[in-house]
Amino acid sequence: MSRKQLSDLQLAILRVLWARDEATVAEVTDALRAERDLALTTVATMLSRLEKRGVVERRTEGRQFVYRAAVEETDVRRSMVSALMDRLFEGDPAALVNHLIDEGEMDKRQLDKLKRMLAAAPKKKGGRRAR
Amino acid sequence: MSRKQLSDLQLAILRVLWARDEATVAEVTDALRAERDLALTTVATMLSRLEKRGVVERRTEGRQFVYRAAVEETDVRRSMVSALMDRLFEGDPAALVNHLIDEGEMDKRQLDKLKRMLAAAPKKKGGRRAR
DNA sequence: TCTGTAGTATTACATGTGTAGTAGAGAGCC
DNA sequence: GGCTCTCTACTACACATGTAATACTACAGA
Repeated sequence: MSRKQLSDLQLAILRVLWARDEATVAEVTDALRAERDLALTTVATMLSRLEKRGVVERRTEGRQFVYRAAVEETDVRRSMVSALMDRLFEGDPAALVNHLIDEGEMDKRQLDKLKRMLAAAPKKKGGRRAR
Repeated sequence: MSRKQLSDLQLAILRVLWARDEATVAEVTDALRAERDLALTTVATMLSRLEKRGVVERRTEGRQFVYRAAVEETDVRRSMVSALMDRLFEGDPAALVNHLIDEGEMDKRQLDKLKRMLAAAPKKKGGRRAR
């Protein structure tokens, strides 16, 4: 069900919606202006398609659409990270983390941060359970 | 330079090449048989396209091509993980790890493994240097 | 020398994405 | 009441991917 593989632009749009909960085409376009200067119609097209796919929802306000995300950021993250792990690390999260450590993706500060998180991790066991 | 975004099938093919260094179209097709039953021509087409993109190389042996990966697994991992982090975690590796811990991607055993790796990490500083 | 056969090259087509122009429809302004 | 503006809907097109059939070609045998 959660085969949510989303492209770069699709995610950029979703990020806007996640950040502000609801937005019109114009608002999304404005929000994206900085990173990509797209025509209104481009954004409108993308939003339509996403709506068709059930990734976003919209309601009509006057003669304009107000969009909102229909998927949660957490879910998207989960399925995308999962897919990546499967394809590159045989599904092993530890291998992914190992890559991060090993390939210099993390500097000392981040390693420390990570250690702190790890220490705290098992305690917040009440969090979200996986499947 | 390393804008290597590869699709699922493309990665599957690369995995074969990484694993055995060199392979003919038939060999790749066979190796993939288990996960996907593709026609020889399908695999040949993919390999051609990848060759055109510089992702794989080939040499001619008799009247048949022998392919090999032209990109390293590590590099592909790096750029794909990087892209994912940028898009979903604002480029913060710690946030990605946090997701793994938090969203139940890792069970207790893996958390422990991770802790062990972390403890060892700074020491193997001499390992692969990033970039 | 003719012919399978094994391999590559060419062509094809559906789907998704990125990008946007243009057409149509309602609302507000003169 | 017609014009303009603002939106959405429709159409378009190039490129990548997944998938494969078909065409072509060069050997290996008979």
